[in-house]
Amino acid sequence: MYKLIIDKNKLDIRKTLNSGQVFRYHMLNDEQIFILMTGNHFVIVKSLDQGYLFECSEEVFKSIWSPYLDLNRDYDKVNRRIIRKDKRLKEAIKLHQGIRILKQDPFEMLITFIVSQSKAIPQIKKLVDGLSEEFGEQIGTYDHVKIYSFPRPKDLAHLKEADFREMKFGYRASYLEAGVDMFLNTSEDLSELSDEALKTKLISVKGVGDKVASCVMLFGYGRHKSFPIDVWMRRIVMALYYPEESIKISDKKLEKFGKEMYGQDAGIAQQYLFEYGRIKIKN
DNA sequence: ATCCAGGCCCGAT
DNA sequence: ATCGGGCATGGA
Repeated sequence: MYKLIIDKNKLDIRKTLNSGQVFRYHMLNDEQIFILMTGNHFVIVKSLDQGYLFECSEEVFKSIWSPYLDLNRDYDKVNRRIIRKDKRLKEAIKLHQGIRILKQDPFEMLITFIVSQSKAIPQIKKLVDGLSEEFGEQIGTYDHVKIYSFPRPKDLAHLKEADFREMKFGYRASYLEAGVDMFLNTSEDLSELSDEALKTKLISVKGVGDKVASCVMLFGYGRHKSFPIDVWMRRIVMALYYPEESIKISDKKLEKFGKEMYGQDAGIAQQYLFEYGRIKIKN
């Protein structure tokens, strides 16, 4: 087993996991040990002084974790482009050096983000962990923590709305059924679709709107031109770019603004804007 | 106890 | 096109 060390300037796992883009992970030992999970893979990562120690082979790191963590992208270059668009983000970018946009499994993204609507992170994690435990497979153990794969669409195919309700998913139950159905009934490879066609496809699922679809595109398909607008982004974009207006600009317009302003870097800019808002906007 | 979440649907304008 | 009520659950 190779032991790989990744520089902390390049990657900040704690911040990345805490940035609200992912629910499939565990943090142990006071946020010094991380278990990353995607599909039926997992890896133990330990935070050391000299960097992050990945406990996996070089081959697995290259094929699974490097793409997952978006490590082949030059974030310094992206950051410079973003700062060129708005210098006010320089501070947020500096503070959040090492945050990455994850490339997660698309099915996991869809399901976990359907669950996420109108819920708090601990609740979401609990429900997602429960699904994995019940319908995934145990793929490892670390320090008494059992590690489960996320179920594939076929593993959830038999579940109906009533079943999801029983598992406390609330009104999202029918949305989950619809999401599973879409994956089961789609033979085409969605990653081949254009941004526009992919979004149309995702929104065709009952319970998936602009926000969830944009997040799935960004965090599941690596479509970095996506610019999801949630209540926080609304507040932040309004405060930064429309300080004079009252609340009459639609989410659609705000999304369009972000995409035009930041172009190919919209998704990453969105992440920094979110952090900027957390610093600057009291609410 | 009430209120309300990092949305979305649906029916009414 | 846009607005607002309703939706489940659980934590503040």
